[in-house]
Amino acid sequence: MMAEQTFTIKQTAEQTGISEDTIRYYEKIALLPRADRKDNGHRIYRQKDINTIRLMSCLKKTGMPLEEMRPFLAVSADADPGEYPELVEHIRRHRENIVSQIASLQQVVDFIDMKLEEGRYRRDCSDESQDGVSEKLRGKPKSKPVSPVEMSYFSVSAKTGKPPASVK
Amino acid sequence: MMAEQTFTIKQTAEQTGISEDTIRYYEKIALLPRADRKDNGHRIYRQKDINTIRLMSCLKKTGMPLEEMRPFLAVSADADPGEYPELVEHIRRHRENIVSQIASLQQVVDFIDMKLEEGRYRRDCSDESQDGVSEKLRGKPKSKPVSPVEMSYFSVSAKTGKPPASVK
DNA sequence: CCTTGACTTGGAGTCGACTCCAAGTTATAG
DNA sequence: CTATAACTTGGAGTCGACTCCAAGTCAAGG
Repeated sequence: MMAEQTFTIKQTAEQTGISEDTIRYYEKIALLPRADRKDNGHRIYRQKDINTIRLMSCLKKTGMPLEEMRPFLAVSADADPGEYPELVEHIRRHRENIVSQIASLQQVVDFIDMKLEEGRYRRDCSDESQDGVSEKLRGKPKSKPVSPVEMSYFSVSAKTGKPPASVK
Repeated sequence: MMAEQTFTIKQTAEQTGISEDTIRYYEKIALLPRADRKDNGHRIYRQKDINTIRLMSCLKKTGMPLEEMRPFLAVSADADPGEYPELVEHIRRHRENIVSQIASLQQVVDFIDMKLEEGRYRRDCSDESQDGVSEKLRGKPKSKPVSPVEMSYFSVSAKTGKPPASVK
C-alpha cells in the first residue's frame, strides 16, 4: 500500500472549484484547520481535506454563512456526531432550513414553469425542444406543474379579479 | 367592487418579511419600480407589489444576486413572457441552476441524515422524535437516505478522476 | 402650540466574503 | 547564474447587500 496521495493547493482548488485564495482565506479565518506543510512551507492536502472543502462548497451553495459552517466541519472532520448533542441540534435545525429552502426553490421552479407554460400557450404550442430538465430532478415525475402556493406570486388568490394586464 | 386595497411600506415590510429600508433600497437601485405616492409623498403598495416582493424574497433565498433578479421581475410584472425570448432563455438557465441547487441541497440533507443516523446507531437507537420532515418534501417518499454522490464527502469514493468543478 | 409617529430623502457606514497585491522563498529549466 | 513558476505571508482593497443616520415633512392628539 502506498502512502496516501497528496495535492498542492492549486490541485485542490481545481478539484473543489474553490479558488486558492479562498482556500487560504478559509484557513486564515480558521474555518479550515491549518494545513500541513511540506519542508518548503507549501501546503499539502489529502483526500479528506478535499472532501471537507467540497462539503463547504456544497453548504455555500445553500447560502450558509461561513460562520455557520463551523459546526458542520467539526462533524465532518470528527466522525462521531453523537458526541455533541447541541451541535447535532444545530445541524438538525439547519436541515430544516434546507428542507424549507428546497421547497422555496421548488416554488420558484414551479413559478418559472408556469410562466414558461403560459408563454407556450400564447405562442407556439409545438415546441418541445429540451424537456429533460424536469427529469433531472431525481426521478420526480413532474406530477404537478404548479402548486397553489406560488400562484399567489402572480394573480392574487381570491378577489381582485384582475389578471395582471400588462401593467408595463 | 371596492377600490383596491393599499398598504404602507411598514405593512408591506411586515407582510413580506423584507425590511422597510430594504424595500426602499430596492427601489433606489431600481430593482423595484418607483412606488406610487400619496399626496404626502408616502409610498403606497398594492397586492401585486407585495407579490413581487415576495417573489424577490423567494429568489433571494435561492442565493440569486439582486442584479440577476431583474429579468424575473420583468416577467412577474408584465404577464407575457413569450415576448422576450432571450429573457425566457435566461430564466430557463436559472431554472437549471435552481434544480441543481436543489440537488445540492438534497445532498446536504442526505449528508446530515447520514451523520445523524450514524450517531443514532452508536448511541440511542430508539429516538424517533420528529420524522415528518422528509415527507414535507412534496411527496418524495424518502426512498434513499444516502445517495452515492455525497458519500464522497465522507469516505472517499474512487480515484477522483475529475468531477466537473462546480456548477456555476 | 408642541410633540409623537410614520413617513420622506441622500448619503454614510457596516459586514461578509472574497480578491488582489507586494515581497519573499524554493525548485527546476536553460 | 538567471529566469520562471509555484508557492508563502500579511495586509489592503472591492463588492454586494444591506443598515443606519440626520434632517426634513406631514397629520393627529393633548
